[in-house]
Amino acid sequence: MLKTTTHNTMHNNLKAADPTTFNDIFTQLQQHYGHLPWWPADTEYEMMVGAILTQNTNWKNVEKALANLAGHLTGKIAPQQILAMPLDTLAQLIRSSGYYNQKAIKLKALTLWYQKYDFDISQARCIEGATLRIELLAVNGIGPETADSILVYALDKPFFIIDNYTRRILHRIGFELPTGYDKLRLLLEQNIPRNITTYQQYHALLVEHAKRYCTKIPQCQHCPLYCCCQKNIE
DNA sequence: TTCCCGCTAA
DNA sequence: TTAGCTGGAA
Repeated sequence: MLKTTTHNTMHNNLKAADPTTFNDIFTQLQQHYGHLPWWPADTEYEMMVGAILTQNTNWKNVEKALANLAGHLTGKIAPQQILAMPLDTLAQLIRSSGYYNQKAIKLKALTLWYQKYDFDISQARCIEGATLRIELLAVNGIGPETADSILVYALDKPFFIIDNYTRRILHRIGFELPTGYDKLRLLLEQNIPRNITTYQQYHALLVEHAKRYCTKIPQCQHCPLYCCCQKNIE
């Protein structure tokens, strides 16, 4: 006879994080979506620019902004040109990404940080991940999610990216999630093998899944995680 | 009207 | 803890 502990009842049968479950989720998503070509960008610098532009913004609008920038700069988006450009001009070019005045300032700040490494990604990659993370967080306009995105997709440093999608999916599946960005990040990093390829792909899968099935109003019918999910919907 | 791969300032 | 930042698509 199974006994339900009062502890379980009080916490609505929430799951504890464990490596096997996270591995299962990864496998299921991987089988469904296959390998995803993330992050979409021609250069590491463009990746970082995209990370700023997509803050609380639909990626489609970011693509337009990136295309505008590339057009104005006749080709590839170079950090030197971003620094040289007047703030207003930059702001107008990225208008479609929203918060354009703020983001223009943020792009300048990001680029000034990058200049420290001569705009050379291989130089930046020589620095330890934890150090780079502190540096990025000190840049105006770069918070934890943007920092970790840059670390994972441009600098090849393994930090688990936490975004709304990650929280939404894991919450619905039924995990007890700590409040606070770093608490959840550390929890996942302790339960998922810390290698860069896995972290790149895992985050990509979560985002894709949140857009296809685990949307604001979830489409559970043909969800690849249907069986292991408690459908813990508000 | 709501929702987008958030962050800062206060 | 939350107002403010902002355009574009659904």
